[in-house]
Amino acid sequence: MFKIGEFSRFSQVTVKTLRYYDEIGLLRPAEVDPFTGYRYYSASQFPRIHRILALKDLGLTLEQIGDLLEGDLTPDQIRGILRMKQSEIRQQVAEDQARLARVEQRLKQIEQEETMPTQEVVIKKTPAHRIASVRDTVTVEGIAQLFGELFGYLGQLGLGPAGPPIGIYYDEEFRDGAIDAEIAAPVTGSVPEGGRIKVRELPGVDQAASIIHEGSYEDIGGTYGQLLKWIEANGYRIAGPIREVYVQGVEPGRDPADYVTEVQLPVEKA
Amino acid sequence: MFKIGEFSRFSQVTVKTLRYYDEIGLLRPAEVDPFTGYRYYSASQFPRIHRILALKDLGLTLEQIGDLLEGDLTPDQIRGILRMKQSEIRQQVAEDQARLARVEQRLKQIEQEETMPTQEVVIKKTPAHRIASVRDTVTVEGIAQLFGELFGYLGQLGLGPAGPPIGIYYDEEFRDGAIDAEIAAPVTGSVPEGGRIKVRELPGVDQAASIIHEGSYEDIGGTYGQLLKWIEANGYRIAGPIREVYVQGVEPGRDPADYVTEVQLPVEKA
DNA sequence: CCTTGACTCTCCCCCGACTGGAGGGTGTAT
DNA sequence: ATACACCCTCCAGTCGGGGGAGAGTCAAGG
Repeated sequence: MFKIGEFSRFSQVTVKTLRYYDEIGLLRPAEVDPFTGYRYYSASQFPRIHRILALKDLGLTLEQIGDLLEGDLTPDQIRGILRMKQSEIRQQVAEDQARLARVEQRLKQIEQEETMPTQEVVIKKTPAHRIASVRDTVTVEGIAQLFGELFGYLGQLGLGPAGPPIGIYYDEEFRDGAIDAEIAAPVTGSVPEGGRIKVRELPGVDQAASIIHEGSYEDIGGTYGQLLKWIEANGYRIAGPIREVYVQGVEPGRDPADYVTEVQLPVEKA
Repeated sequence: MFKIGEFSRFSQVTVKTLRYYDEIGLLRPAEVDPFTGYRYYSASQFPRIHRILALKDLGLTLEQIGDLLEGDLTPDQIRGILRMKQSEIRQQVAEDQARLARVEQRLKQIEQEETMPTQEVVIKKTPAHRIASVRDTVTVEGIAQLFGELFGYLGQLGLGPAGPPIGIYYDEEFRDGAIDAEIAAPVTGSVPEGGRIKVRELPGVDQAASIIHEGSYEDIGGTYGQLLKWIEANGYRIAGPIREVYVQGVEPGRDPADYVTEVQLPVEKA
């Protein structure tokens, strides 16, 4: 019979942990003195604590280990658990490697620019929206007119938007003259179509690389550059038209420096 | 101004999380209604929550993110944090890959044998001991005599062992006739040497592959087989003489079926 | 103006696998 | 008798939130 400290030394498991395993019923001492509460372990419990350590090394939870040790699992169930663990670990490794790439890119950026950039790229899901929208091929100035057309129409119907307006830009390359743009506003309930205004479901995107641009639209070029650089450095590929969400946009009396725009670019792993 | 639900939708962060970030001071709402307690966020907080998400994606803790966002970190400190993260993630990946290998080996074993083996291999550190020991080249039967010699000597001095006895086997290959064996007992305090009995420090081992053998020593061969198979399958290499720890060993009146032996083999990553 | 339903608030407990510490009892060697 | 190491239980905390109870608030429709 070993006292808990001895058993701890030989098994290389801390006393605290042994007490915890007792508490959750994973490894009960062979004997407990009813008067002092002292725990006494027998040498025959050595294999059990050893198996517990081994199974923990496979990444199993203590609960799974308990079930396994009690023998109330068929080989098929064990296989199932291990397969699950296997794919969990694989995913974990993949995630960590992507994370590692991001950290390394960040470090490189700091080396080059001597400062931490404040514009960050995040991969996120974007939700689907019901939108009213108008699409046309226009010049840069024409975009403002599309806004006017859309909000004029909604205003006539007495409707406000149900969220910040969105711009969708379908061109593969950025060009000066003609831009294939769609300006949209999320709506709720049933909204009639009219004139060039269409109502439709804007599908969500599973993976969009997203970056926030602060300030006037004039210097949005740098933000686009950051976004594209990030996508390349982290091994993604463009998978759809770019979207801009005008979180805080043009309104009378607003300083352009306060504009907030989210640029979303659907991507997939290259 | 957005209510928490709207801000949650646009930022893709749950309401619970936003409240938590408020609580820990990571992202305070722009305004809180003093009567109702309602939180109101401004569009200008959008970049901040976005940065938080991006930094979280790098694996930083919320505390580190807070420090970073408050700007009270020099570029050097940021670099330091990122370097630490980098090596953390690298280690994590290495561990997970080793874990993956173990799980896969386990699955293969189950396929072949249709059952989960009950003898498990664990990598552990073994602590250093002060030992009294006797070493000689003997036959299998001669080992019992070494035991007798050692414990006879300690008994004369009125000393009990301070832990289970240990056998150290120096042969590179297992051979029938002549075994270079050292039998040792941990001791405390100062113990005199005498005759063939030496007292020394048995160094600890950083990485030892360890397996538990239950029962008589006659069928320890299978256990050794398991151990060696595991070492090969998991990419380790033998790095020292094998040790056996007789956790519960030969004593008058004990059934050999109750013997418990830990076999430890120092290894290193191949 | 009232009601309904969606939204928000605080507060408390829970997750896993422990670790740390306070406060008090026990075992053994001198 | 007294040190001193060892053991006990109980409570709180870790990290990043999730779940839910019970109560208050907001905006739109009747």
